[in-house]
Amino acid sequence: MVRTDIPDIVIGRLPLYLRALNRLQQENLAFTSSHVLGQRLGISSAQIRKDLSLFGEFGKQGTGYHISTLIAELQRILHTDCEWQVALIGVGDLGRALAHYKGFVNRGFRITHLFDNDPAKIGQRIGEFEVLDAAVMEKTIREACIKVAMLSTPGDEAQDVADILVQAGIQAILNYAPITLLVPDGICVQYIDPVIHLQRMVYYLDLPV
Amino acid sequence: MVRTDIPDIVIGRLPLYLRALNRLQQENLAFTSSHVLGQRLGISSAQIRKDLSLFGEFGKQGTGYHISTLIAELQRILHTDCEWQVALIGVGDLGRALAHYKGFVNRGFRITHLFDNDPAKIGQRIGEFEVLDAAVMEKTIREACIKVAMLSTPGDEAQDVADILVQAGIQAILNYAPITLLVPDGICVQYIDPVIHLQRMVYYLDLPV
DNA sequence: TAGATTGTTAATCGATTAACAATC
DNA sequence: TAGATTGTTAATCGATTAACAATC
Repeated sequence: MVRTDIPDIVIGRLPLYLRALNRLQQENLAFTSSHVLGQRLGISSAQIRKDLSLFGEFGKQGTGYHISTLIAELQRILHTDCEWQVALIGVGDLGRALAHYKGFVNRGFRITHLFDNDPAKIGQRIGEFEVLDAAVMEKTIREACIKVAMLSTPGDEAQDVADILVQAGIQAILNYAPITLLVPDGICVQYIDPVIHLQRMVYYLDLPV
Repeated sequence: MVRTDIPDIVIGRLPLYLRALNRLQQENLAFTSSHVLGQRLGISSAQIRKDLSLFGEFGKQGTGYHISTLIAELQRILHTDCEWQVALIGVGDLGRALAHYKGFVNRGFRITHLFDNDPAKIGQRIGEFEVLDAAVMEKTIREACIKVAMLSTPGDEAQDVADILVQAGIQAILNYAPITLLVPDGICVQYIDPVIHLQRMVYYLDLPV
């Protein structure tokens, strides 16, 4: 298979397929179809077939897709058939919750390094790891060859931290701070801001009384 | 202004514009342009002008947009020129972090009710509120006329909770559980799953050594 | 005025869908 | 076999962009 340019919007759907397939597998199903998958996800079956066909032929006419095979293929395609080390910067309430979250492992990620610049937090143990001084962040990340970071600092520190992360060789940043980061070309950034989602939804609601 | 059908993808960008405008205002700027806004957000200036033009004429040739005026307009358009009460269901680590998060107020939302079904948590105080028994959730939400909920329960309870929320009159759900919810037409659901974002990004990364 | 920027149009670009031959 | 479902094509649909007259 020659990896030609795949639209990013397709890449964005693959993790959803993967999540739904894992769920089907938990339900002890062995095969599924683009139709079933589409119904679960609110996506048309044609779109699912087309998306998958960009990467190969994974299904069988009449039968559909073998779930565990397709899971393995999607993991390989997404590069989550291994475990990425993740650095977490900012150990406030949210950072702590992320550090304790059990849902990263088995989906390709493990938080292995925690950083903060608050002397009161440095040295604390959270889960199985110790909070490290943000002053050693660049060196530590570079030496551990970590490529993925999650950012849960206050908004006014996020850009400075991001600059250091880029210097340290980080290539993908999941940013929980409510600001748009400026990063060089080639660095991936994704954003999580619950308020953005809430605002988007209440547009469709009648004003409260 | 007649509200004709606005594409949802446009609605999804308005909160980003709002967030960037608030930031510009914090920098003590009074006016901005589609060009500046676009550079900050990684969006073309033409798109910003076109999006805004769907709702009215907010700018001036040669001058651009008056920031505080545009903020007020966007808040009005999005229905965030008031404070929505939000119910939070599931008071684990993540729920606790959300309950403490200061970023909801001033952007149109306030968590006012916490629910859990764990007897050890019911009755606890978190911030200024007491954790209520999930058994009284439907009644409480209906009587308080709450329309917006955030769901941070474990995945295998999320669908059951969502069903109750819909019964209770909730119209918008922000779901942190890593499953797709099935809800009736007209109920808005948005999803936050950090792993989905991480998986999407590492597709673009070389495999780790 | 001269420079800057809007709102809007038309063209381009890209994504989704319907349909169906192939085939398990 | 008959029924089901894939992979793929062509058509449709929708979103983005380039360009510019209008005008502050």
